[in-house]
Amino acid sequence: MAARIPDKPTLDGLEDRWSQEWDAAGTYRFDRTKTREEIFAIDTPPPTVSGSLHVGHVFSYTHTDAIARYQRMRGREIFYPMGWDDNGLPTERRVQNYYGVRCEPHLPYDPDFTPPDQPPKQALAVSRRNFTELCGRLVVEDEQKFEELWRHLGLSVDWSMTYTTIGEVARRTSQRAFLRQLARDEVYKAEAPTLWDVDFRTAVAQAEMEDREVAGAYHRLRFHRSDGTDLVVETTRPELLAACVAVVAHPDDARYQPLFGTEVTTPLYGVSVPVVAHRLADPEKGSGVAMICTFGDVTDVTWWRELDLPVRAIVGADGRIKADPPDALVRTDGAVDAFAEIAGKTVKQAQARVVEQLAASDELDGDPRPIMHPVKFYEKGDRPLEIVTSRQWYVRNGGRDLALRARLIERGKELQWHPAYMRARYESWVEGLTGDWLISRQRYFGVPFPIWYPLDEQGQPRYDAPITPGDDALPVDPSSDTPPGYSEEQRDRPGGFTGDPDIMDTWATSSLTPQLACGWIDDPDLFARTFPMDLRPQAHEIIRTWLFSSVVRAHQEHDTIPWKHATISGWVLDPDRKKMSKSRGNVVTPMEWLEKFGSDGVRYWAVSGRPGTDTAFDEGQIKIGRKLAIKLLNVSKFVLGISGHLDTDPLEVTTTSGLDNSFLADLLAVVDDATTAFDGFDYARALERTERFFWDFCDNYVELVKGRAYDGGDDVAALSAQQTLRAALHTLLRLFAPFLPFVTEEVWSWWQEGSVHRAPWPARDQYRISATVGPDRGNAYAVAAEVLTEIRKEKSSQKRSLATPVTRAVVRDTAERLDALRAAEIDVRNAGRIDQLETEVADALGVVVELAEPDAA
RNA sequence: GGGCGUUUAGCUCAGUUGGGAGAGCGCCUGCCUUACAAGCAGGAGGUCGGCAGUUCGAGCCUGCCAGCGCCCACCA
Repeated sequence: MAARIPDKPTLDGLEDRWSQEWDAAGTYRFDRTKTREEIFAIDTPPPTVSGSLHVGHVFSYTHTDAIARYQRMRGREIFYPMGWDDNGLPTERRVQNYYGVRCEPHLPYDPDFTPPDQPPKQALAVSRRNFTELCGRLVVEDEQKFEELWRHLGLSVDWSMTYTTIGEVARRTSQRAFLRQLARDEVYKAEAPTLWDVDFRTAVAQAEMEDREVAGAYHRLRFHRSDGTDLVVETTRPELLAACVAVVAHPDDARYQPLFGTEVTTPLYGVSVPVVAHRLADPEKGSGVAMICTFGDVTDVTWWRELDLPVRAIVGADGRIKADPPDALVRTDGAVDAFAEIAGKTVKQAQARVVEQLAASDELDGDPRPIMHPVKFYEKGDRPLEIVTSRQWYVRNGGRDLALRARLIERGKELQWHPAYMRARYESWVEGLTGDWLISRQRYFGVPFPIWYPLDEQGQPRYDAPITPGDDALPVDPSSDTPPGYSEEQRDRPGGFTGDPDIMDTWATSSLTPQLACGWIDDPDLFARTFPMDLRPQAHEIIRTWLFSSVVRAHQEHDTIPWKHATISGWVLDPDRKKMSKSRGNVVTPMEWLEKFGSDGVRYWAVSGRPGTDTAFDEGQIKIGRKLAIKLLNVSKFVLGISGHLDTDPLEVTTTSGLDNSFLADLLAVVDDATTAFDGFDYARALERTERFFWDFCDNYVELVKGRAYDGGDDVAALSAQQTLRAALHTLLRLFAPFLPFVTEEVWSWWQEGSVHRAPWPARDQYRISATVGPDRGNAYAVAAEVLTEIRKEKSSQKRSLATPVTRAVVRDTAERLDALRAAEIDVRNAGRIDQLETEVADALGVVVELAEPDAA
């Protein structure tokens, strides 16, 4: 076909135009008739729909898209659905702020409720169902905005295949998977001390916990021995003194060995507590003796459990000191009055009061000593976690089972990690697990546990005899649905039933994204064609959550790993190399950049970041990407201007020039390099190779053959250059297509049928190159380019135009290289404007140039 | 405390069988040249974090040390 080349090629408007064309043509539509071997299935991270996408999303999703486009061009059918993570706490928080409401689960549903236009100052209390309806409404709006951005960025997703993590299918999938785990005894409900966020009033999992350095202080408390002397204990949490159940020292600590087995009394309250020995007590720390409270930190839980100590809890689920003192205080004179002064206070207020009390009773040894120390926080929380005893659901994940833990580490080895060293993070996490996976949350917008409990005659739930729904009843909401064999009138009545009030944590659903995306429960045919999947792309910070939990679920449900490969992306750092985040206030809105520099430019920046590496946000790199895209337009216009009239196969080339031969050999070497890099998921390397070759092509090959390609006097020589240019363009467009989908598609449309994104990836066997010249002249192209550079250098140093004619040039070089140069002589003379070209054999390259005199005018 | 990564030009980074120290940006000097002035050509600029070792030869391999970043850890 004849090429149709715009007079003034431009990047403007390519995003809208081509995303519409691709949609209309179904370019990225998934063909589900393909077999498992033909399909490449990607388990894309469902972005959290709780506001806006940031530049970090653009970064990592572009990496995956480049891989998807490469695999598609290699002939794989790409299964690449997009999910929306609209489940859970981030959505709840957003709904609370957006509409000015809060959830009160005991309120009845109001079918006529409409949120106020402006969020009221005082949050409006609404029922759980009204609340979750608002959540559902808001996420739909957000999801549309997200899709718009992704399309603008050029993600080659099949937009008819989206899923959500709170939708009907997700709830049914989560509940079914949970019930199957229950039947296999992989989940259980237990009452235990639990990490607890006092603001969200929910339990949290080990994986959602993080350490933060905060200010604290060591307080030296005087406990009292029976002989009247003091035992000084250092603590950062004096407010928990009333919860103290023992003091502990290391068994080998000679200072305290005489005390083991004796009792001491606590300051303020005078409660007797035993002195016990445990290996975790550190003789180096403080006075070498610690107080054990129920519960100040996770070490307290270990001591409490292993030393079989009583519970004396004083912190409630709201983070305040409970109103009633523990029994041990009630039995001790004066203790109740001392406790009454902190009852109802927050732990911070209580600490201040307890310190005053201790000072007044002269039981505080010296002033508190300020320190900075790590304290555990919920990653989304603002106040330190407390430890509260509660009844929760747990998934067995190897935290308490060494055989399972070893098996899951083996699963990690079955998975191919890119980069490979990221597996170490998985292993160190699994090896450091301290308990099973806590999946229940005392929240509202999430998948409910599909469980009811019978109530005994006293109205107490029988947790040992849960009632489960049949598969065909799913999804259920036990707070409004009635269990089989009961009537709704029996809800919360003695002898009746009660629904499990909790919802599943968002990771309990997200850990099933392969099952959700591949149609595990509704579409066995699709599931067989897509699962286990090929690729899980994700960020390194959620290896311990998303990746690990997905491996656990696939291991339990399917006895396999969920994917063959995992690509782990780094973070986007701001130019000061801090992680970009909203709290730092340095987030760039992606749409601004996409519109300012074009999607291809932004994509170029993203795929310049090597796999797994944190990359600084860099406007300069985006501009370079934009320049590259513009260069592609211009050089394509030029190449097709010369060769667009040809009607032969672009990959069929008959060369009459050693220069063309050696250039094509270089081109195919780049194809090999890019292919190898992409097969190893190293998109950045594939791009770097292609880009370097492309600029060399523009600067040297095009300049060298320009004259010959235009010269109609020698048809065969001109044709050789024209065909070579055309083959190079055809190849380069395909090599760049995964990175710069818009500009490559634009140029492709000037002269090719169909989409470049469905064209086959370049490979040697596609080319038919026949040479009519004699023996291969090896590096003719490289030598010619070097000589041309010398000529340019001379003109530049004499401050003359590159168009200045060279009256005489003498090239000195080795005989071998001069031989290669002869194969390209005509091109070097054209490009350098050389009248007379002579050669002399020498040890290395050297060029003597005589320039024409400047015009007298 | 354990582990992983990283350190190459002013900046961002390539450098994969051990032999030439490179690219882009920035800076300087020039140039309208049969696509591209949003362009093109040329130039300056680096004891490749430090020390030791292996080798004919080390940016690359080995050991130790240091800075930076991250992951993990029972941090009273």
